Amino acid sequence: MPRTEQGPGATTASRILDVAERLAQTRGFNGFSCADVAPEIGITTASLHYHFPSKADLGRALVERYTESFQASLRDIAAAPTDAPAKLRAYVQIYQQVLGADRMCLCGMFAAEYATLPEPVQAELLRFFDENERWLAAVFDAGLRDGSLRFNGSPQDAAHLLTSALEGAMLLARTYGDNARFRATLDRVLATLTGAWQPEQPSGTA
Amino acid sequence: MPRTEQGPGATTASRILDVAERLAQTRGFNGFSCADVAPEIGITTASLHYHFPSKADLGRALVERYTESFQASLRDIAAAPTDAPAKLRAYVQIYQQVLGADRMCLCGMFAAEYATLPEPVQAELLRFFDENERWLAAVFDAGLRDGSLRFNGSPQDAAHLLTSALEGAMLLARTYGDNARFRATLDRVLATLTGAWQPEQPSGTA
DNA sequence: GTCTATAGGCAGATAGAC
DNA sequence: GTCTATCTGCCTATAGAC
Repeated sequence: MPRTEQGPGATTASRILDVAERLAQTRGFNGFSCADVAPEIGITTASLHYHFPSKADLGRALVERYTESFQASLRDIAAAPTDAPAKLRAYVQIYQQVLGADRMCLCGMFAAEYATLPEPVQAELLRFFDENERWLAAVFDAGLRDGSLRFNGSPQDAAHLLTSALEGAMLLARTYGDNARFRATLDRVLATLTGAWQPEQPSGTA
Repeated sequence: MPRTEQGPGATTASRILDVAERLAQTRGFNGFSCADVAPEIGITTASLHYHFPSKADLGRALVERYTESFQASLRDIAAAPTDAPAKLRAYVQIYQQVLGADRMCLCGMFAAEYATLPEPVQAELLRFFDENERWLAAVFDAGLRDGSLRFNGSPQDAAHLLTSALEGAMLLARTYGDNARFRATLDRVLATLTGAWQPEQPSGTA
């Protein structure tokens, strides 16, 4: 899922987006400049501004493409002949791959910087989360109906919880440089949300 | 818990920290400048640099003071004659109050910007999370021993999960400007981690 | 579409007077 | 401790040639 950066064959605009995406995911929107992007693909910042007149335009395009790419993955997962727990695991796997490339979720990163983002980027960001949580809620709802999932509260609540846990666990795992931590946390969250939950007393108690 | 900004009676250094803390929690470390802070307390940026020679010094002092303030709250909670579930609720309440002041957790914010932070700020940030999770793990461990908590995995795993959920839920609640969302998510997480968990089928299923 | 050159602003930081 | 004045560098963005 973390994008492989394209070579000279691709359009300049998409190569700009590739580099900017990596920088945005590792350093944040306020943590990189046009001057960081342009040299990496062998152009000047003046040329960059030809493709994206302002940095706000670039930011908006980043979130837009990221959302589209995510939606494509979600369609694939939805189309697969698997049950709801497997679809949730596949969903978590997307984030795990991003983290494996030492990146934060682009939109989790931008969420932290929300107050400083240009308005068009803010609007696009909300679309990402809205669409993700709508998809998740549908999966939770379906799993509840066919009995493959058991959890408390509404499907939407479950979607909110999973989204929060994903973004938070990524944030912490990246800070500690410890991706196993992400996996452990998400395994527990998924266990809770699928109903695979056995409250057992550990052996050595007082 | 979100700090009340002090008037002219307080030391200049602490008033600088008050303003910088609010800006850092709402806009991030890369989202505010010395020129934003100084005028708010009626000094120039030159004076600000007298108290904090570099922005890295300011950032480090911010996290240091934030951690100390947190630790004081944790000591109070630990000293109170309450059971583990109540201590966890009180812990979550700290974050809820921060969010109620329309702020992100300072350290959650800085965690997103981790790669761009000056090294001394990074180090101080890790201390914050280490100490918090150590405290949480102790509470989870005690609750497990006295039977007031039931959960799967190690106390440390539980601490990781709660920390991730807290930071992630704050991030999303702030983006949506919806603090009820934070409360709902954390109620569910706490229910899972205290063992107050009843896998019930909702009434209207197919 | 890409370049050179540069504008215009803001960043963090310093010198030296008071 | 605080000021005025200023430096240097970086930022986003534009003008105009090729």
